Amino acid sequence: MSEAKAPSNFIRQIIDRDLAEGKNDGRVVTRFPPEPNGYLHIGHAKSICLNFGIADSYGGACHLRFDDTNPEKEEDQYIRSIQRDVEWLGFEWAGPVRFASGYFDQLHDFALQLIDKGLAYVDTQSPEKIAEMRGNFTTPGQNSPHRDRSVEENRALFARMRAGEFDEGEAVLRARIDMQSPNLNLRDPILYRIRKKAHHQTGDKWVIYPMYDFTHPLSDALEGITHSLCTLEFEDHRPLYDWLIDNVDVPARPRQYEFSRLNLNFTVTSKRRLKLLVDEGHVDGWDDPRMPTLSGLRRRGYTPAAIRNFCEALGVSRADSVIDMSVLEEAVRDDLNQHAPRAFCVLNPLKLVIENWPEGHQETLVAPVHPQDEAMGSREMPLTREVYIDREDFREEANKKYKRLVLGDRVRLRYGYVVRAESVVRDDAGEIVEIRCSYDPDTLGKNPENDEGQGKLRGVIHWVSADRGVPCEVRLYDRLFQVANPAKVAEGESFLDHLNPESLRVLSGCVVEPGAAGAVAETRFQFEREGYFSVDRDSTAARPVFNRTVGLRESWPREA
RNA sequence: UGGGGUAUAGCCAAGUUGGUAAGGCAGCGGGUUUUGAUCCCGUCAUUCCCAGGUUCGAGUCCUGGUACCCCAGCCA
Repeated sequence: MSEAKAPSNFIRQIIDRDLAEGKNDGRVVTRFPPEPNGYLHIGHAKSICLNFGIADSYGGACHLRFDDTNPEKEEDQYIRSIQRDVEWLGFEWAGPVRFASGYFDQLHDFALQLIDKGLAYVDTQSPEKIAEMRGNFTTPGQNSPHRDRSVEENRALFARMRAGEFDEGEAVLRARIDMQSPNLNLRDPILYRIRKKAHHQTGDKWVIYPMYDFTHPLSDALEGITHSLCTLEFEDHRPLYDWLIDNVDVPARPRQYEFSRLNLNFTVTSKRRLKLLVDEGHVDGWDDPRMPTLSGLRRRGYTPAAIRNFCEALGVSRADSVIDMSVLEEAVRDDLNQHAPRAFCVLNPLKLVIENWPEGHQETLVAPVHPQDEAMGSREMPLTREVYIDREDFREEANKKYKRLVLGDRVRLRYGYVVRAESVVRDDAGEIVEIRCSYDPDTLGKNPENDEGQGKLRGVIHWVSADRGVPCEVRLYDRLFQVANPAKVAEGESFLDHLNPESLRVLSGCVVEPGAAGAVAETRFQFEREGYFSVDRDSTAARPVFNRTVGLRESWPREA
């Protein structure tokens, strides 16, 4: 999956054809248009990768434009987080950060044009009345009694709307299209509504705000966007998009194309639901490592490359789909396997005492940072008489499929010596608290001679010096929801009912090799035989905290 | 219910003038291995939602069905 070359998809084919026909003077300009009302999530990553990826490979440009036409839902903090996430993913937008609100003056002029052409009118009916008159799937709409107001009257009324002479809900500007249309979006859609709320960009300059349907196509045209890519649910809006482009004097002719959005199982990707998880405290914020937000995935340890490769591997189509979480996980493993330095960390420590190792003696062993990449250098690991191994790596008895330490048998301490478990020490409750073993001094970097006919070593396990290892915390994550499609709920249920109560498990008594203890936040490791981990921002040198990004792929008989 | 879409393997997805089903993930079998990882090799759709039809030949064309998704915000 690494370095996947952008595969063919229907959008690229459209662009190829446009280019062949000489459309748009050979320019390709796309845009990523988030509304700043939440954090970006993995679904947005697909759109980002598509839009920026296309601009890149066609030598075009991709704009970052905030679709900020609703001051009630939007906040400045989201603007900052969105920019940060796009940059983190590794994309660079062409020109300045743009805002639909930056076009409010021009948009207002476009509205005037429509009024003058008799294609827009001010409706002073109540919101309820307007909804009622719009009809429904089976019933055609009815014309508003205000539909045939004169241009002068509409001009005057619209000016009064802008001047704040109406309260919210008292008047709207509507396109004059077709109340009979089977497409509800064409039944005289609302273009402007009144919102007496300060806007994060324009302050209190406006009390009328343009709707998405009006703003989007015209903003695209103003920016010279050639291919306006959006998700399937906007398909029904395309006739309106085209109607506006055709009826307003704009400098360009953008085209909208729709693709299916990304769905991942065992999580939710809707800003509404994600915001609820945050607001009600079910997670630790937008960047909780269990969240499918880009900032959550980042804190979890995902790399930009992993996410980009993932999106590349998905493809782009118009079919509804749900991608298995395993595909995302495989994408990080693939990237981290190649690039993450290796380290040892014992998650559930069990003391192992090497009885024939001199008291107080310490030896420094050398191990590669990455066994398949010498260029990454080597690391030093102190070995002392007492070390910790994982409880899971020891059994008093086991069949031969168990490739770890068994009482009376031998195993290699990885990058160190071969040890034999001689006896166990128990506490009053009968639980094993210590393993006593012996080591073979002649097994560093080589297999034991005089094998006493005992066959091959059972296996290799990781370890950390008890004296030199650093106590640390490890946070293990599991899927946030217990069901594949949390959004699908029965009567009276909430998606929150499907939250996985064990999505976070904190292990506080772990021990990591000293060389990995001082790493700064977001440093990623492969803890050998355990998985991929990332230093959390809560981490300190004295008390490191690691997030498990994803486990190693495991394939061994559960019955061993 | 009117309109707009989509159906190719467990999950994605190529397939564009009809010429005999790419690739990835998952799975399965084997090899290498001081990580039960990685890596390597092999395997994995007689069939493309269903039923008819046209054709020497249909995932691709025609007819008729079926299933699922989106739309009735002064949200985007």
